[in-house]
Amino acid sequence: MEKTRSDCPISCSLDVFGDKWSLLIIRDVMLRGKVSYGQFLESEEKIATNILANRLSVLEAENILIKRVSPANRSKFIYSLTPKGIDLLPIVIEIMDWGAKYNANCPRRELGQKIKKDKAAVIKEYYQKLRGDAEQ
Amino acid sequence: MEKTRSDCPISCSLDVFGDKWSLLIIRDVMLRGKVSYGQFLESEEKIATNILANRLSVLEAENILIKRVSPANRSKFIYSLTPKGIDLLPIVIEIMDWGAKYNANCPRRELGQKIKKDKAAVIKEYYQKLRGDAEQ
DNA sequence: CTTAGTGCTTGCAAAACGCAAGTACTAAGA
DNA sequence: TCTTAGTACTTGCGTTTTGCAAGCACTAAG
Repeated sequence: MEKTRSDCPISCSLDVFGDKWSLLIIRDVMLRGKVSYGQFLESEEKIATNILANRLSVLEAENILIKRVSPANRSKFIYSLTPKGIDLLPIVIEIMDWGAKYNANCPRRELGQKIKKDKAAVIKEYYQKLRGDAEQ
Repeated sequence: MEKTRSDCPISCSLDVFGDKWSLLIIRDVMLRGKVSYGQFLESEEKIATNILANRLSVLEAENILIKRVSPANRSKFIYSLTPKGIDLLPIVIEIMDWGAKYNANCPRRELGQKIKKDKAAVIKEYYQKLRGDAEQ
């Protein structure tokens, strides 16, 4: 078990995903349908391979992601969100909304516009979608 | 200006507060009424003085915090949230709720219970309070 | 039995962090 | 005026984390 800095829930959360990369991996799984190591590497932020491997193992150990062998290709792994991981959805959406609001160079695309218009509806929609996927 | 990794609003947000300390300082100002360097140092997570000084300067440069000389004591500085900083409230509340839900060692105290019961009401209440303070 | 795809691990230099100590400015008391 | 206390940092230095390039291991297909 790893050490926590305090019993504050914010501090404990940041002990898990308080870095520049973990939530980007979550974003890729949650909003972009990415599922494999190779797909995460393709993202425009260009995460290093050792950092990616480390973060995936931490997120798996924290029961935020599950790693399974791909049914289609036995040399491939598939990562998916657990219920605990799915519950990060409101955090991801709020961070996205704040970032779009205060960065002129972050244009709101389709999802960003929907969030601005009706955040609760977006969260509800993605919850249903992600929980549906999780039943597989 | 500092370099951003991409034009994704989540990535841009994490470029600003994606570390283990920044949001704890925001928490202290936002939820605990802390306003000074010395008060931030007292928090149970024990931030190092150089890290605190660095994060305060970053948050000030990002227009999330404002630093002013204390009217009561000219050798003391007072930090307060800007409107941009106040808009981090939903993120902080969502992180707090997630952390409390999934950490057995993070008991929900008064605020945590209120969030569980009616998150929207808590956010509304703190928005009013923080915006009221900001008018001073 | 070689080649491609996929998912890592390793080595090493650079950056960030964490701790202890020191500095600078203001204020108040003797 | 000299000292002491309070507040807010800054500096030095050893440790940890990150970032980049390269290499390795396993599976599948030709």
